[in-house]
Amino acid sequence: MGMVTDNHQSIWKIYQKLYFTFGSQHWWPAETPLEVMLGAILTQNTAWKNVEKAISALKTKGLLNLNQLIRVSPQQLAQLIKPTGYYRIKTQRLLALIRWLHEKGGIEKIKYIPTPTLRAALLKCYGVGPETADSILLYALGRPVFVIDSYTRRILSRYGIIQGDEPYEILKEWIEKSIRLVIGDNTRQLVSVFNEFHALLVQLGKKYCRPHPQCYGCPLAAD
DNA sequence: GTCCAGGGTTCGT
DNA sequence: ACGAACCATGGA
Repeated sequence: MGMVTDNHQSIWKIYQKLYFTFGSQHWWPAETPLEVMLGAILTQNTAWKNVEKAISALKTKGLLNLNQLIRVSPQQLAQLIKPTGYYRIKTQRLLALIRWLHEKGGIEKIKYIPTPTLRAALLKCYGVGPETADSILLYALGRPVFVIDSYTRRILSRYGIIQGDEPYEILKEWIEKSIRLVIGDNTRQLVSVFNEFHALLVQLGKKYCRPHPQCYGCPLAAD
């Protein structure tokens, strides 16, 4: 009903077309899971180019590890992440996530927490909403969850696959189910496809699916 | 100058 | 449950 199509196959067709058009996106561009987690906060409503500046500044200061981050001053942190905008509130969000991770005993410990439990725990962290939580679960921790963002809504609604205003969880589970119906329940394959698909939608969105669109040359337009 | 970027929280209704 | 205001820098 809410979805325009009862055919989950259309999601897979879009994924395939994007993958064969743009190729592998090699997400997330980070060296460690911790770096992904910090980046997930820093990129909220922010161009990735600005996040790179902040990550680079943190790296230069030797702060890209939990032992240093747990004792960094909010003032220094705010100074270093300034290029990402919202730097005061993002400082609080980073500190909340850092403290949570430290209390849990670090990345090596949370590896063993089941995905639903972990997702609920992440969502309780100040500044971590559904998209940030799912980005962390997928790109930092390799869990088979799909990330919904504004590009996903814009692109899929513009092509009539969805209405666009569905609640986050509804869209997430519908797309996860669509992919599972095609490729099955193998976790490694699901993670691989969810990883590429979200990155490809962002790539397409940046190039061809702007808020006020012209969409010239969009590879999905030929259908 | 205006609009947007790899969102989330808070506070009205 | 939904909408609007708010956060703030940098590039097009």
